[in-house]
Amino acid sequence: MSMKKAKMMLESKDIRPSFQRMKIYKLLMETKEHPSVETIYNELKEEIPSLSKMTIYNTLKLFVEKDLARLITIEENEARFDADTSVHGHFKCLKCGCVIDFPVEETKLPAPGNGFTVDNIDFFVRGTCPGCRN
Amino acid sequence: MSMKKAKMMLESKDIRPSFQRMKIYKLLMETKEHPSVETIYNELKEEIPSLSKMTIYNTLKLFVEKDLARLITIEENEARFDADTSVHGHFKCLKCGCVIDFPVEETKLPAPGNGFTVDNIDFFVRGTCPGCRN
DNA sequence: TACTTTTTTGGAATAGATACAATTTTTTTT
DNA sequence: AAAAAAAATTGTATCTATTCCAAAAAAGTA
Repeated sequence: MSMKKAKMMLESKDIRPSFQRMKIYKLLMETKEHPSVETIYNELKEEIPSLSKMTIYNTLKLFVEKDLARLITIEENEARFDADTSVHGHFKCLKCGCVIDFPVEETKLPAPGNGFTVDNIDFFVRGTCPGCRN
Repeated sequence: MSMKKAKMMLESKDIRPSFQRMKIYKLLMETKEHPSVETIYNELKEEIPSLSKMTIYNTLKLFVEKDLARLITIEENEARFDADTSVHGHFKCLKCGCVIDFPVEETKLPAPGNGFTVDNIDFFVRGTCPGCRN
């Protein structure tokens, strides 16, 4: 993803496109592994030596508020982020640790019932991936 | 739940029924709010002044391994536990903070696909509960 | 009772996340 | 363009949930 595209995405959500924010968003779009703050920090600190983890925390919090990213919990104790904000499932292999997205039709999901307003859905499955079964 | 019943439940899963373990299991069964380690500690420390949080951590980890409890993530950064190990959904109201269980038919849930073995399903929904909509 | 294993306990250490104030950068005003 | 104001970034100190570890206590076995 180009920096120009990242800039447009941020602006479309009323987020000022600072260099750090654009870089973080770009990385989030290009990385399929739902990186953690630590991962993002390690990826970007070479290019932006002054980068502070606080900036990453602030930025990701802002992205989540503005619906530009989703917070997902793969392991307790570490927040992971996903630039795909649509409803979809996450599968984690307990053997190799890989995380795979899979499609989910929102209309086919069970709902808590009448009277509940749904803002956010997390569907998370753990098990063994095809590669590790062999 | 009686201590005798708690003891039987532990023994059925090959867990030695120490006093602390029985008390923790009993509390977990009687509490619908999916308590955290901190909550369990505060609830039990009066009756068991010597109780250590480490015991609670160890015990819950053992329960989860032996399929006597489930680890659920309601808020990132704090583990919560559920004595109901069957597949069911959790709804969290973003206004009042209440957590409500709701039934889910496992056969109707989307699956990651052929070739995947499923061990564990988490279905978590956030939004507004009927009480808070009024 | 003596010996072995298991469980519990508490204090120190770890790691992710937050609070906060000082800089730096950007935007607005003059 | 310079000054002032606002916003973003940074580093340090701190917090909190969790884990590590080794000693003490309890339970089980001979």
